[in-house]
Amino acid sequence: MPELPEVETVRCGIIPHLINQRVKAVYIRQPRLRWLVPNELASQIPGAIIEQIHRRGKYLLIQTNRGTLIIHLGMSGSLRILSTVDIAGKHDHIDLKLSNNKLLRFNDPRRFGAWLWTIDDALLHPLLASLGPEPLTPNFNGEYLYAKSRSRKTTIKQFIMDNQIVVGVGNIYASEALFLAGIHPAQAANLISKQRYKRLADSIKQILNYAITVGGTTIRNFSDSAGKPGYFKQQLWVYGRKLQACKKCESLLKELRLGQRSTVFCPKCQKKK
DNA sequence: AGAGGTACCTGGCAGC
DNA sequence: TGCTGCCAGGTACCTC
Repeated sequence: MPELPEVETVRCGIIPHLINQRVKAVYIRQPRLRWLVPNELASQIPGAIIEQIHRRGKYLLIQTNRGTLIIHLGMSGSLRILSTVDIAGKHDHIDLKLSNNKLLRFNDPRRFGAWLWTIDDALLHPLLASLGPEPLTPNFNGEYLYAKSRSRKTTIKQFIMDNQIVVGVGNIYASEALFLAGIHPAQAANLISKQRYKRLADSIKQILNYAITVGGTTIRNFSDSAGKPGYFKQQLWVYGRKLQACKKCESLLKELRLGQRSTVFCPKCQKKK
């Protein structure tokens, strides 16, 4: 499941194969993704030269001299670099054929992903314009979270998973960060102190940075095997470990459902206070 | 404005 | 063996 660290790993992995290449062709086998792949993408991207690849939250922004390709991997999407002789398999929905005779291939079994196109500033695109700050920048910190949370009665877990508050924190990292910060996931966001928010912001940065480091080493051979999940799995404190022993205090981990999402936590290490 | 719920989609698994 | 049903996940969008 591509969360921010994996998207960043993908970005670094595809950069050397894509930068300064001309798009020779685009093959769209399945246009029905999260949204229909726009006709403008098919008509405008062939011939474009790829200049830069940015990331905003979990969105990849492939900037060309004609416009920007906006890619979201959704839940099950992956990108691979292949040679043009590779035949498409199941769920290989889109290929970009490049002037270096490589293919950027998008595979997405659940089709929650997206391929969009804009000729304007991609950061002003409706999907991106109202996103919260990047978690790994200095302006995301405890002070910020504290200020934003004053009027929010929702649970702290749902609060940090809100893209308008901060991007890139999905179900896994929200659970892990709350464990590291010692905060009960069901605590109301407006009842948490500034000091605890500082610890939470630090925990989010720590867990994401760590995952990027691990992801970066695992997916080194990007053209051979992309998007192999599980690299982070052995390091998880709580996610997916309900009814197992807490790795810190050996208490039995409990499960809650918050916003229809499974939430595992340690009743002893994580307090509402 | 904020909170809660729903939809989208498929593979994998449990249970019958 | 095959069927059914549920779950996982991100996030836009709907309603209250």
